[in-house]
Amino acid sequence: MFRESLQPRYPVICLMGPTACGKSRLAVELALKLKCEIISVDSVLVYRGMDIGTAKPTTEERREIPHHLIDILDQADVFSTGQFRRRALELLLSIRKRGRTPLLVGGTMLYFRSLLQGLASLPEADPAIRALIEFEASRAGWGRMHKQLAGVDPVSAGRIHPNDPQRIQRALEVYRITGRPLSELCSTESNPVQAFVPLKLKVLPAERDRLHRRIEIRFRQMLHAGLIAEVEKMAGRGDLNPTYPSVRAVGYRQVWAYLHGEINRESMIEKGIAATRQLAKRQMTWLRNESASYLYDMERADLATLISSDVEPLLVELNQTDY
RNA sequence: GGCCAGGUAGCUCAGUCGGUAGAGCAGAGGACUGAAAAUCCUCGUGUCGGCAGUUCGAUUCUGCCCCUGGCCA
Repeated sequence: MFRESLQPRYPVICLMGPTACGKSRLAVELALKLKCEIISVDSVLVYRGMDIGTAKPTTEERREIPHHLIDILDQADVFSTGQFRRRALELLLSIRKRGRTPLLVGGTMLYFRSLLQGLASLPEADPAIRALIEFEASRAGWGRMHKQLAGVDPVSAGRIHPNDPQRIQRALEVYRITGRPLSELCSTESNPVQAFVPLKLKVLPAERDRLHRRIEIRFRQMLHAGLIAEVEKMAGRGDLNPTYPSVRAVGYRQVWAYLHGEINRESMIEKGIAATRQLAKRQMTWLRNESASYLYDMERADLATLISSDVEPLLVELNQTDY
């Protein structure tokens, strides 16, 4: 506590909200006003060539103010929370050096968590080990894999549901790489960002229905804007399939299934919209647990509201505070 | 107008040989440590189209009516 207060701490604005709540637009306005650079906290905006279905900030917006961690990966690449954290940390520092305020914007709440709460130092995913575990599971079943996990890491096995293959696989992977249980590695350290003090702003809809309506309208607009052609292009590469995170993204997955004749157009639209609503719901579950300095209604959160509330004065205060 | 098939949860449907009903999807709540826009858990009372009849008891059988689709005129 005492030692901590000796090092300087700089403000970082965190703008968090579910998909389609209007946070990206707001972020640009806020950034212009407060001399910020934006760091995207989004697991899909990282991919090049996925613009329409992700509602990616436009080139004009990106010309106006720098956006980081957008278009940094090929669609065949796999991103990770750890990579996000490392890159975001570097950016935080470099933006600060330029005398600007970093503005984190997004809805990938695990990424926010990795920064604000910290992330244990765990090994990255190992494709060979994952493939092996996958193979074993195809023969023995995930129920047996879960039992196997209980043998080496009972704490994780207790936390992970036997029907959750992704987490069983990860826990086994960590054990096989490090020889230590995931639960132990996670409990030993926490490393939240020390040099920055977060100013957290949440944007949420006053009524869920309003967000649902926006989501539907937006998805139909994406279709008009050429979402199908965008996914056709992805499919045309020939090296992607639905096991890739890029192809699994909301909207993309459904259009992919439509293009491969698995569902009809009408069903694709319905499923695409539903998947987006479900995403928003999951994001709001995280958001509810997240304490924030300010909470804004999706429909009233314009720049004027933000500025006239307390963000700017608080920012000034934070910048002047001698820690 | 006649014949046939249907009308059951927001949607698609199953079912009750008569004892007031259940799946999938949607929706809601929750979990979440390198795939996270992912992955997973929990939650199902609805005049069983309407009215009448038979019956101890009808959503289930019978009759009439209404609605939808198909065929024949």
